[in-house]
Amino acid sequence: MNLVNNSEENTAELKKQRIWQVVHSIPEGCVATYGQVAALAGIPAGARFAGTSLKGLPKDTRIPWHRVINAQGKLSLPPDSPAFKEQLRRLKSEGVLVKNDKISLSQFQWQP
DNA sequence: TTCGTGACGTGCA
DNA sequence: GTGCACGCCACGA
Repeated sequence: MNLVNNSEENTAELKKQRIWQVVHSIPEGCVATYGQVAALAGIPAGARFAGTSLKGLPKDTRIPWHRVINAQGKLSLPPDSPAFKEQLRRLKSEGVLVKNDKISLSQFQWQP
């Protein structure tokens, strides 16, 4: 199990770092979906993992996690959580239009 | 080792 | 336009 385990650990950590790297490259004023971030990180069906990885970020991180939303154009955080309000505030301050708790992906989605 | 869970996506009624 | 069911991946108990 040693050889495989060692390899898998590196892969899992690598995926996580790739996700953070992709999120870090999202330009100001744009947003990306979890699925999009996961796909760019090399995980075609890893949308859920993208969210899990962002959850593990330290709160003082420089990675713009607030630019990541779900495919419906909505925020996937509980509306009463501080992170939700923070994400909404940062998006608005960057010029992203949030209408009815919804973001127009056709207008603001990042296209690499 | 196995099972349940989670900041999701897609297809279909 | 909306809600439901199933699939994918990694992690913790």
